Amino acid sequence: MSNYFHKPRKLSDGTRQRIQQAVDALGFVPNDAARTLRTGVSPVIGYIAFELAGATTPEIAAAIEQRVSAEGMYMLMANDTGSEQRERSYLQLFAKQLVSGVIIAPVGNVEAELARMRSFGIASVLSARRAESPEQASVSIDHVAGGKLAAAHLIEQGSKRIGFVSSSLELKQVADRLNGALSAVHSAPGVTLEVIPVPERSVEAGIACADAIARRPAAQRPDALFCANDLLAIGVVQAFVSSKVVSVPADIAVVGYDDIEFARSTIVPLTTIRTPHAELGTAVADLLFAEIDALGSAGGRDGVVLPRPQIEFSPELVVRASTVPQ
Amino acid sequence: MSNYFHKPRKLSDGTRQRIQQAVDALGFVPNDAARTLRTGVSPVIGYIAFELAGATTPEIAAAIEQRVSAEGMYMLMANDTGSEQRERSYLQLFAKQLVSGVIIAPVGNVEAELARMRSFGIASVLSARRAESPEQASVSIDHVAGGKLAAAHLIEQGSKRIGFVSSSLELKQVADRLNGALSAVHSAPGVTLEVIPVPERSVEAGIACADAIARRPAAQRPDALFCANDLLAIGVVQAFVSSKVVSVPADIAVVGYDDIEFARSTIVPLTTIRTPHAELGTAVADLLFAEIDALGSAGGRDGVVLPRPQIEFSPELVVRASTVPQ
DNA sequence: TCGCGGCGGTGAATCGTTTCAATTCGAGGG
DNA sequence: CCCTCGAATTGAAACGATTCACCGCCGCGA
Repeated sequence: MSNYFHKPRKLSDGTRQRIQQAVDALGFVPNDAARTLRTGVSPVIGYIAFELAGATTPEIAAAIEQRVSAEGMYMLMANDTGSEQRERSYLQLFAKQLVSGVIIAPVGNVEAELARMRSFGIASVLSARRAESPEQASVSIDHVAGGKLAAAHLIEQGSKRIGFVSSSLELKQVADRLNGALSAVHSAPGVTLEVIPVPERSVEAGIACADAIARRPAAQRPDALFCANDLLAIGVVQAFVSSKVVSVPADIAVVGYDDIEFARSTIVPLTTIRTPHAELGTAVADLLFAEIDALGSAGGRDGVVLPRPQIEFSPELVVRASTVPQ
Repeated sequence: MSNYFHKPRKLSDGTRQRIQQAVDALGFVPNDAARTLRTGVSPVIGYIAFELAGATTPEIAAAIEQRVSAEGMYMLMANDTGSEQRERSYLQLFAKQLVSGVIIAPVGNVEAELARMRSFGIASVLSARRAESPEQASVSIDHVAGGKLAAAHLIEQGSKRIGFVSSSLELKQVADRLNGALSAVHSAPGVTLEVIPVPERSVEAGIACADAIARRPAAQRPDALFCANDLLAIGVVQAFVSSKVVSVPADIAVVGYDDIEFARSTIVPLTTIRTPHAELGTAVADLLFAEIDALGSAGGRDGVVLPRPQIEFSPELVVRASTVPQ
C-alpha cells in the first residue's frame, strides 16, 4: 500500500479505493518520525526569536509563515525568553529533529553552532543581525543608517541639543542606532548629543524619563529626543503632553524607532524610523529556501563554501507630528 | 554504546570515556526522529495560538514555556494567522510528529480532532475556550463574568446609557462579554445597552468610532462605553481627549478589556478587565502534564474516559481614571 | 501462437535508536 | 580449583515509512 502515498498515479482506481477505505476505517495517521528517519528531512522550518512580545517579532513571523506555508512546509517557533542557554538548547532540538532549516534572531553568538549544523546539512539564516562569518547567510537592518536618519531629521528641524534615550547599549541593535546618530551629529557643527540612560525600553520608563527632563531648568533641557524604540518615545510624548510644561514638538521634538502600530495613533502621532518587518520576513524566508537548495546541491560535494548573501535593509524615516508642527 | 545515553550508571568509567571521545571526535548528533519512532514519544509540546500579535498571547506563551522547560521538555509554537484551515494542518502536523501534548487556543471548532488525537495517545488542553465535551480538558476565562464586572462598574458609577463597542460577535470570547454586560444591565432598571459595531479591534477603529460618537448630538451619545478590548478603548479615549468635545470620564466613561501593558500608561489611564494571563499559562501547562499522565496510565486500559477538568478563571476589574474622576 | 515489453503491485532492505536477551568476564565462595 | 552468580558488554529485533528491485500479468506485434 505504500504506493498510495508517494506514487498515487501508479495505482489503479480499484486499489486506490480499497486503501482509501482502510485508511479511513482504521483512522490511520502517518508517522512523521519514521518518514524523517528514512528520508532525512522534515517539513518544518524552525524559528527562534527572543522577545516574542516585541512589537516587531509577530509581524516578521507572520511574513515568514506565509512564505513557508506557500512552500508546503511548516514553521515552528521557539521563544527563548532572552536566555542564551535556552536559545542554544532549542537550536540543538531543531538539529536533532533534522528540520530543513533554521531562522534565528539570536541573543548570544550562535554562529559557531550554526556552522556545525550546516556541516551536517541544516541550513540557517541569521535574522536581525549581520553575520560575522561570510559563510553565514543573514538578513539584517542597517541600524546605523536608521540612527543617522533620525538625528539628521532632528538637525534639519533645527535641533541643537539632542538627547538619546536608551537602556542597555550592549544590545548591538541599539548601539548601532547611537553610532548612526553620532555620525550625523559630528557632521553638523554646533549640535551636541547627550546620552540619557533609562532602566528599560518601556512606556513607563519613557514617562519617568520625560518627567525627569521636565524638572530640569528650561535651559538645560535638550530640544530634541531620539528614543531607542517607540515604546520609550510614546511614554515621553505622553508625559510631556500631560505635564503641560513642555510642548511637543515646539519645545522638544521626539523621534521613536520601529514604527509600531501604536506610533501613528498616539495623541501626538510619532515621527519614527520604520524598519520593513514584512519585507524582512519574506526576504529571510526566501533566503532560507535558497540556502537549503545550496546546501542540498553543492554542500555535499566539496568542502568549499562560497560566501553567502548578507542582505541588509535600510530603514526609512516616517515624519509625523512629534517633530514637525502641524 | 547505546548504554552511554540511557543507562550511564551501568557503564564502567573506562568505557564511558572511550565513548565520550568518539562522540566528540565525530561530532555525533543523536537523531530525534529515530528516537521518537522507537519510543513513540517526543519531548515537545505543541502550542497553537491564533493572533500571535495579540497582547495576551506572548505572556501566556512565556508562562507555558517556563513550566514546560522546567519539565525538561520543549514548547514549539505555531501561529495560524486566524486561519481555521492552517490551524488544522498544524494540529495534524503535531499529530504526525507524535508530540507529547498539544495546547490550542483555537479559532474554529477542533474538539473532534482533539478527541481523535487523544484516541491514539496525544493529550491536549483547550486554552482560552471552555470545552464543550466533558472529555476535553480546558482552561478558560469567564468572559461572561468579565462583561458583567465591566457593566456593573459603569452602572455603579451612574452610567445609564452604555455602548458596547466591538467587532465580530462571532468570536465566542467577545459574545460572552456582551452577554455578561447584558445580564448586568437587565438587573439595573433604567439602564440601556447599545451595541456599536466597528470593523476591527484596533486603536484606529476606536478612534473612528469615538469620532462618530462625538459627532452625534450630545443627547444621543452614550454616557459610557465598554470596549471589547483595550486597543479599541485606547483609541476611543485618545480621540475623545483630542477632540475636546467629550471629556473622559465626566461625559463618557470608558472601560477596556485585557489590561494590556499600555492600558496603565495612556494619557488617561484605562479602567479595564484584567485576565490573569500568566496564571492561565501555568494552569494550562500543569493541566496538560496531568492529561499526559492520565492518558499514559489509564487511557490505554479501557475505553471509559472520566470527565476531565475544565478550569475557569475569573477576571478582575482594574479601576483607573477612565471611569473614575481623579 | 509465442515472445517481449511495460505497467501494476509486492516484498524486502534501510534509516538510528531503544530495549531486551544473550554472552562474556571476573570475582567470590564452596 | 571449579562452579555459580552477577555485573558489564555485546548483539539483534523492532518501530514505520520509503525506495528499489523484482515478479506476474496483459496486450501487442511478429
